[in-house]
Amino acid sequence: MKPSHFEVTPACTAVHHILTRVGDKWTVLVVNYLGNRSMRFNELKRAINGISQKMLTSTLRGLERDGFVTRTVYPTIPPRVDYELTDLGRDLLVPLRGLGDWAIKNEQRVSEARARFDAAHDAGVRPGFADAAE
Amino acid sequence: MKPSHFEVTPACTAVHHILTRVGDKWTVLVVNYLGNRSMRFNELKRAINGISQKMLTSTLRGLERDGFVTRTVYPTIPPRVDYELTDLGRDLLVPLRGLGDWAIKNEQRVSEARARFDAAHDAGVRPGFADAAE
DNA sequence: CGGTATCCCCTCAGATACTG
DNA sequence: CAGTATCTGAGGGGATACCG
Repeated sequence: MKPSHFEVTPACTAVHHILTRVGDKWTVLVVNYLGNRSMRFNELKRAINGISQKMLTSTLRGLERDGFVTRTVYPTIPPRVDYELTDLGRDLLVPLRGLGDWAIKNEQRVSEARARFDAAHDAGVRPGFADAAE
Repeated sequence: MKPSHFEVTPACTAVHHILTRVGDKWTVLVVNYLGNRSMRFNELKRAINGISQKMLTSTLRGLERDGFVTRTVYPTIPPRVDYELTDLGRDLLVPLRGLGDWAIKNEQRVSEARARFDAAHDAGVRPGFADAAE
């Protein structure tokens, strides 16, 4: 009856891995934008607003490396490069949206909890009066 | 109208937020362990193997602040502190497991893609044999 | 046992400049 | 247009020492 001891290690290694992969500053944004349609480099850059050239490049390289996006170069002048989600990338979008839905639904609860915690610690660095009834 | 222009910003802001929150080095591991049962501080520390006192503390504080875990102090000697997932924390586990399942299922595909990419770039820093035309 | 405080390293990420 | 190269600052994260 101890499902409490079920294998946590392989699962959370995998979770941690994908989360590390996808949990950086820009990856999710890029994947979400590409979830709509394929986009060019500067198009993405303009869309994301705040990302630097360097970070967009390395984010896209990482996603390409892991098989989440394809990079298509048109050797025209000026050059044109299209980025598009692969099947794997679109597949990833599913659990990602799942987490996104959760995040949207529970945003409020989290910020409330946070406010409560902060209040208790701003006023309560010196605790002792909150528990008058204690 | 243009579904290609549908609201990506609020969704991916929320996704990015939760992912940043949960995407650090240890949070997922801690949440997964606590998903099984409540645990004491050093119990977690031993279980996770590699985490420093400092990081375990700050990870747990962060989770407590956001309402994902409760911290229960027993003022005995020696002291005893139990950490346990809240409802919100257990709730979070659902989409997290979803992502975990995805990660486990697709681990292979990702590492294959990565191997392909790396091979193409180790051997192919100088490309040109893929197209025999050269 | 369960922390906090301090130091320090190392990577991430931004700004800037240059290239094909 | 689509990058690469280099420098720099901020902060995540580890080791160590100390406290209640």
